[in-house]
Amino acid sequence: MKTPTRNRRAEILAAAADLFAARGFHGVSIEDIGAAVGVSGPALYRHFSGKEALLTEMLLDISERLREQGARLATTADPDTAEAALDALLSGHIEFALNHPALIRVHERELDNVPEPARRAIRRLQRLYAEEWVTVLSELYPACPPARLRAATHAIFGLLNSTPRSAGELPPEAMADLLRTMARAALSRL
Amino acid sequence: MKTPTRNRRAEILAAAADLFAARGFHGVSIEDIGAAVGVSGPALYRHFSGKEALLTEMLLDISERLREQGARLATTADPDTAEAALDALLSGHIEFALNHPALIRVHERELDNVPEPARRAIRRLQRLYAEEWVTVLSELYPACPPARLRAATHAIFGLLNSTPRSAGELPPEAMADLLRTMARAALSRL
DNA sequence: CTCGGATGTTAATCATCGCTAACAGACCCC
DNA sequence: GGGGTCTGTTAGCGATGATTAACATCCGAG
Repeated sequence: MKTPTRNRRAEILAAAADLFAARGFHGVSIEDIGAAVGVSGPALYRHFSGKEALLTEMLLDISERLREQGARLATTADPDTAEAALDALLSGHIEFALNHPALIRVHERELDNVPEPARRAIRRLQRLYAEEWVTVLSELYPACPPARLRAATHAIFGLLNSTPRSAGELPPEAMADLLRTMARAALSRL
Repeated sequence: MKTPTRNRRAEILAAAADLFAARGFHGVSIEDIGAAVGVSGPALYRHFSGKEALLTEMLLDISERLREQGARLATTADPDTAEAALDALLSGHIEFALNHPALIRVHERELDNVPEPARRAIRRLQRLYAEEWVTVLSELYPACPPARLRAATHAIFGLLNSTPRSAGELPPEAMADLLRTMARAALSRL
């Protein structure tokens, strides 16, 4: 049977994500990750070629999910509905950040620990995702220079990704609402 | 002569801050830090009792500076000028973040690597700083529950601290302006 | 039944790293 | 001019950690 085994990879990735989020890539040992899924140490090499490969796959997956979600939600060439597209991007990002705080944290912090061939690919996906936002914003603010829109986008990411730091302050629904309100306001007068 | 020597500690702290910001606490070796200031390796132990002590001092210094600046800028018991106090906090934080991106990054990320006695102290300073913001905001929005104000404050920190990630997109003055505008808007309808 | 792959285990290797020890020059004060 | 402190240096110790090797199990397929 493959089914009980298939989960192992995902289990490991999930456990590693939590650990990386909490203590950072270099602060977590292979042993730690193994222990977190109930196996011990080098068993991980049956599923991943190494620690860096594990991180690489994790970041590629996150970046790909965000980019795909972004492309799906932002596809609105119509300027009239740019407002709606922005709302969709916002809600999508907030939902992701609230549902996967560990992934957001790792995505935000650990890119530098990915070895070079894959790092470019991840950066590219991150850039594509950000460009979805910039494109939508540039429809809303045609007069605003792109560099400013890019900086604003990163600032909004910083705001939305603050979630893991203020965890527990508010119930998720209230938090989502707050973030949506603040982000919309922040983007309302560029 | 003590003068040329006194700088060593500061030199080391500055170099370590840059390295920690770039590669994370565990990603930097004592050798690396030594090399960055032109001495090699264990020379650092003439100035700091260890790697953790170095980080501890760095974070204590940052937290203290922010707290002091916050206390100074927010001291305005008058509700009429709460708006002005908020502006002052905002400008102060932005200036700090733009002038010391590495410090902001370390401050944001490395608290978990500080050993326990000092960690509490740093957390306390960070909390005091955040409470300055919450106090000012609660004067502006007396009806808003404190938990929401706290979450909003952390979200604003996330926005303002995005600086190190969008470095180079905009000249510092334009960046400061953008952040001020976005933050003010984000806080305008809590 | 047995062969083979998938999945684990423990022991060993090899590098890195934080930190200490032992020693050396510079400079100051008496 | 002889301690004494300050600041470095290089070697070495001990621990940790990633990775590999060698060896067990389980289980489905022929």
